[in-house]
Amino acid sequence: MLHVAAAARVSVATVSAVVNGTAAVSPALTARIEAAIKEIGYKRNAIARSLKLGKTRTIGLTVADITNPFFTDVVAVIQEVLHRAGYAVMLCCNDENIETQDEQVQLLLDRMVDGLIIAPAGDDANLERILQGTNVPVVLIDRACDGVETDAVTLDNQRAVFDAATYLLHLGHRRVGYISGPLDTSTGRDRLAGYRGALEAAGIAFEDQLVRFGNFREAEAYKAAMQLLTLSERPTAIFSANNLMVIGVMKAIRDIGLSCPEDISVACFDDFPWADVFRPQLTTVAQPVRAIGEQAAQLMLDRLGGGSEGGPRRLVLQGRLMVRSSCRPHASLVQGARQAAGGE
Amino acid sequence: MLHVAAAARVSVATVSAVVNGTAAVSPALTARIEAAIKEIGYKRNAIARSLKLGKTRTIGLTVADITNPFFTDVVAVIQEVLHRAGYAVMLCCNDENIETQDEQVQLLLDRMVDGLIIAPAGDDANLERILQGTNVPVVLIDRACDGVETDAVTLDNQRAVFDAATYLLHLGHRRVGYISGPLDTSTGRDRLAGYRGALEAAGIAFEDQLVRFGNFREAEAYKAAMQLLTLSERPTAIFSANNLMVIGVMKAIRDIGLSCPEDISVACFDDFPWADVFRPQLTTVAQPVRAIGEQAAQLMLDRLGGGSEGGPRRLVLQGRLMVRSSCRPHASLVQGARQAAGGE
DNA sequence: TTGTATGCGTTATCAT
DNA sequence: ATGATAACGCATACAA
Repeated sequence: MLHVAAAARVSVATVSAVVNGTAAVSPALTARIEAAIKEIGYKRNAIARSLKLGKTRTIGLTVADITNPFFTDVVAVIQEVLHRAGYAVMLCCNDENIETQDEQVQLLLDRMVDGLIIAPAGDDANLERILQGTNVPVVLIDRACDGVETDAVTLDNQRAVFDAATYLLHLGHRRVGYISGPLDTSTGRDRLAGYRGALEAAGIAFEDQLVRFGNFREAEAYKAAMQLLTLSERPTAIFSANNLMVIGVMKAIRDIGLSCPEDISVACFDDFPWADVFRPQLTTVAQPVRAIGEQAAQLMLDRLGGGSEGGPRRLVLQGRLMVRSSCRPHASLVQGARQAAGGE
Repeated sequence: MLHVAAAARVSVATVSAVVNGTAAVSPALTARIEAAIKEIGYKRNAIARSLKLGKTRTIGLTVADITNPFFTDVVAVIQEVLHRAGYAVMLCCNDENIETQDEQVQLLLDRMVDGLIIAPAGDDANLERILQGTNVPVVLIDRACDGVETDAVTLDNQRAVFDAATYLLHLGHRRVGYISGPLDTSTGRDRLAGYRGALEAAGIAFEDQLVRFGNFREAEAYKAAMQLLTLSERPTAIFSANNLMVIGVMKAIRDIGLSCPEDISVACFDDFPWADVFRPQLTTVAQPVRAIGEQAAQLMLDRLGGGSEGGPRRLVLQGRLMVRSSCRPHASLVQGARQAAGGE
C-alpha cells in the first residue's frame, strides 16, 4: 500500500479510502490510485487488516471425521452459505479424538476466527473451559456437549432410532442386535436410548449381549458385529448407529457366510446416495443434511450480525425412516401369514 | 501480553522471550511471568504474530468437491500429515467451478498462507496469473493444470483406464460405453485417452455415440447414461470416469429396467469402501489415496523447509484395477465357450 | 477532499 | 539478563 501511495503520489489514507470505498475521493486521485494498484498488482493484506479490525471474516469449523459423508455433506452446505455471506471457512478434523479437538479449537481461536462451528468428538470438559475464555459465537452441530451452552442444531436421535427399531420389531424381529456409538457422545447415548425405548414399548426385554459398541468407524463395527453374529442365539436383525459402521456390519455378515436380507435384516442411521441402487438396498434413517448445514450457518450469521443477545437457541430436526429392502419380516411372521392363508 | 508484562512487572520483550524461549531469562522472572500468563489466561495472538513474521503456518487447500470421497480421503491424509508438522489447513471447495476457485485461491493468498495445495477444478488460465504474482509454494494434486508449472502428484490416469477398458474388451465386450469427465480437466482428457487407447489396441473402432460427458457428478452422469442406454444399439458395458458418476449410471440402469451385471457390465474409476460388500460388487480402478495425500503433503513440507530450489517435481502414481463382479463376459464369449465345450 | 499520526499484538534489534 | 523501541500493513480519528 505504501508503494501504491508512493506511485500515485498520495497518502496511504487516501489509498485506503478508495480501496474500501470508505470516504469520498476526487475522481482524479481515484483514477491515479486505481492505476497504481493495477500497475503494482496490489492486494490488501488480510492479516494486517484482521489485526487492525479484530475480525478475520473466517469461521472455524471442526468435525470428528472428514471421511464421513454425513459430515462432509453438512460441511459443504455450511461452507456454501458462509462463503456466500463473505466468510471463509477454516476446517479441521480430529479423528474422533478429544485432545486433538481441543488443540484445534485453541488453534482456531488463536487465529482469531470470528465464530466456531463444532461437531464435538465427544463429551469434553476442557472444551467448555477453552470456550468460556473467549466470546466468539459458537454453534454445535450433530452432537451436544455437556456444559457447552450455546446455539446448536441437532437431530431428534432418540425418536429417529425409536421409529427405526419399532419398524424392525413390527417386522417380527425379537432379537435385534445394536451396534452403538460411544456413550461419551450424545448421539451415541440418544440413539441407544431410542433402541431401548422401542424395545420397552414393544414389551421386549433388553439384553446386554445384543448391544455392542463401536466408535462410529468401520473397523470397530466389524468386530462388534462379529461378536453379535457368533452369539449362540444370533440376532435376526441388526441396527447400526451410523453410516460408516454399517459397512463393517455388512462385511462381517458376508465374512461369516450369511446374507442380507435373506438370513438377517440390517438397518442403519444415515443415508447414502447409493442406498437405493446397490443391493441390499439399505433401510436407513436419513438426516436432513442440507437443513442442518443451512440452519447452523444461519445461526452463526445471526450471531455475527449482532444478534448476540438472547440465550442459546437449540434447533432439533427430525430424521426420516427410508424403508428399503434390507429388512424382511421375521420367519415367525412369515410362518403366521402362511398359516393364516391356509398354506403348508 | 501488555497485561502479562504489567502483572509480572517486566517488559513485553521479556514476556516474548519466555513465551518463545528465544532468549535466556532468569528463573525468577520466568516464574513470575509464567504465573502471570496463567493468571491472565494469556494466549499469544497468531494474527499479530503472522503479520510480524510474514508466516502463518497455514496451508491453503482447495478441492473441487468436498462431497467426493476420493477428495475427502486425500484431504484427511494431507491434513493429518501437515497437522503433525505444525501446520493448520484452510480448506475450501469450489464445486467444480473455476471462478470460485480463483476467488478462493486469491482469498487464501490474501490471508498469507505459507503454501497452497490445489486440486484444480479445470484448466484455468487465470490461476497461472494469480499464482505467479506470489512466491508461495504450490502443489497440484489429482489434476494437472495448463501453464501451472509446479510440484504435482497425479495418477497415471491414461494407463489406469487403458487397463480397465482392456479388461472389459478381453471379456468380449465390443460396445463399451464411456461416461467421461469434462475435457477441460486433465483427468477427463487422460482417462478418455486411456479408453481410446484400449479400443485402438484391440482393433476396435472408436464410436462417438458411445461416449457421453458428465461433470464428475451424479446427476449429469445419470442423463449421460440414459442416452447411452437408449441407443438403438445399446452398449454391453459402461465405464464411468469417476466414483460419483457411477452412482448415476447405476440409477439409470435401474430406472430403465436393466440390471448389472446380468444385462450390462459396469466398471468405474475410484474405489469405494463398500464396493466389495454391496451388489453388484463394483469393479473399479483404485487410487492410492493415502500415498497421494502423503506425497503431496511431503512435497509441500520440503518446499517449506527451504527446498525451494530445483524445478517442479512431478510424481505420477499408479492405479490398481480391482476386479470384482460387476462385469461379466459378453454373450459372444459365453456362447463361444459353450460351443467349445460341446454344449448347445 | 486529502494528509498526518496512532495503534492493533508481535518479534527483533539494539542499548543498557 | 532485561528493557525501550521500531516495524509488520492496515484503518481511522483528527487536522488541514
